[in-house]
Amino acid sequence: MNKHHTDMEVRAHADHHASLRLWLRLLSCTTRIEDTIRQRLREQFDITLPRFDLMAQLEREPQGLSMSELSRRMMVTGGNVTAIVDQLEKEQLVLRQTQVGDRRSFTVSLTSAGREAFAAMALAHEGWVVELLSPLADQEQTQLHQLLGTLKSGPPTQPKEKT
Amino acid sequence: MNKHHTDMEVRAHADHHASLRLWLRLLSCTTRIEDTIRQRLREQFDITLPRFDLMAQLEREPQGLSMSELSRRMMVTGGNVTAIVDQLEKEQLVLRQTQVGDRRSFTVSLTSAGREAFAAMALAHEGWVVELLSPLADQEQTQLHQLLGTLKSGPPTQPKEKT
DNA sequence: TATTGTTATACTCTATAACTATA
DNA sequence: TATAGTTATAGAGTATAACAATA
Repeated sequence: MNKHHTDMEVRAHADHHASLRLWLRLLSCTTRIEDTIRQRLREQFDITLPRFDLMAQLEREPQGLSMSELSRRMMVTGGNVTAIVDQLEKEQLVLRQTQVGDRRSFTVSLTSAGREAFAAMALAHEGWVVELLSPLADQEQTQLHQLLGTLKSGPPTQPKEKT
Repeated sequence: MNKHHTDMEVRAHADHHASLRLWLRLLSCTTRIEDTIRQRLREQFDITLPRFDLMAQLEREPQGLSMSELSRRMMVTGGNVTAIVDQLEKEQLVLRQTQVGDRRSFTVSLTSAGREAFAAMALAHEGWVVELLSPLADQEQTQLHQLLGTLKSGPPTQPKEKT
């Protein structure tokens, strides 16, 4: 088109629209996949995403986590963690154990039933993710992973530094 | 999306499938950006994302849209559209007009105050998006856009049109 | 009968803040 | 006083379903 006479302002404007289109596509792709996963978790395991996430946190830490540590890791406030742990405990998927040194605090961990249930859910979950990302070839997935890494952390050539 | 703010990437295990790591990174990046935009819209314009989205739909269709068309485009059920339009109409940002041919239906459109307010918000919004995507160079953004196009529509051997 | 839109209701997820028990 | 956790409440955001008016 007008490559030879590109005005910086025009180009900047066009780039802005390009970023906006990229963002809308990013949002649309992610939302579609997340909604599918949420719906399948609900239908097949009768579980919500935050509950799944909490169990995933516990699965990574077999020795258990305190309520406040769960709150910190899930980046939600304490009251919400209480509610989720209440539900999961009622279903005997997690367990509150009192601490020896500090009687204000609990250690929350998966029960064996919880570990078993989570293993089945995580397996299905991984299969769905593989399925939903399958339009991209392995090499494209690697490329996408790298680009998102840059988006997340800034470019590897210019890492965040204090100047 | 609404959404929890967990950094989902921490759920990744070394032995998880590469697709799962990709998905967690995709979700994490998108959620982080969306939460930032949602917060800024709230703080600076006292508006929610669904209300912003509804106004964006109307801005693209100056002749207006019916409630059911808004519902279809926003992919939420009719009752929700009624509630959002009620709020925006109370603030005189949008207008319901009765149809001539079908007295069941309304045409919803932006008022001039609504167009003005939306223009300011859209400008800020676009600036935020440019800022939040700025870790990626233009060429990387193009690459990402293409990869997400493939993810959305399936492989080029099985195209499905639409952007 | 079907469609457009509204109303009523409920559930999840979230935050804030007051509260209890313990440190 | 400070911290760990709970409870109470409120408000988005969503869905379903019953409903009224109109086609």
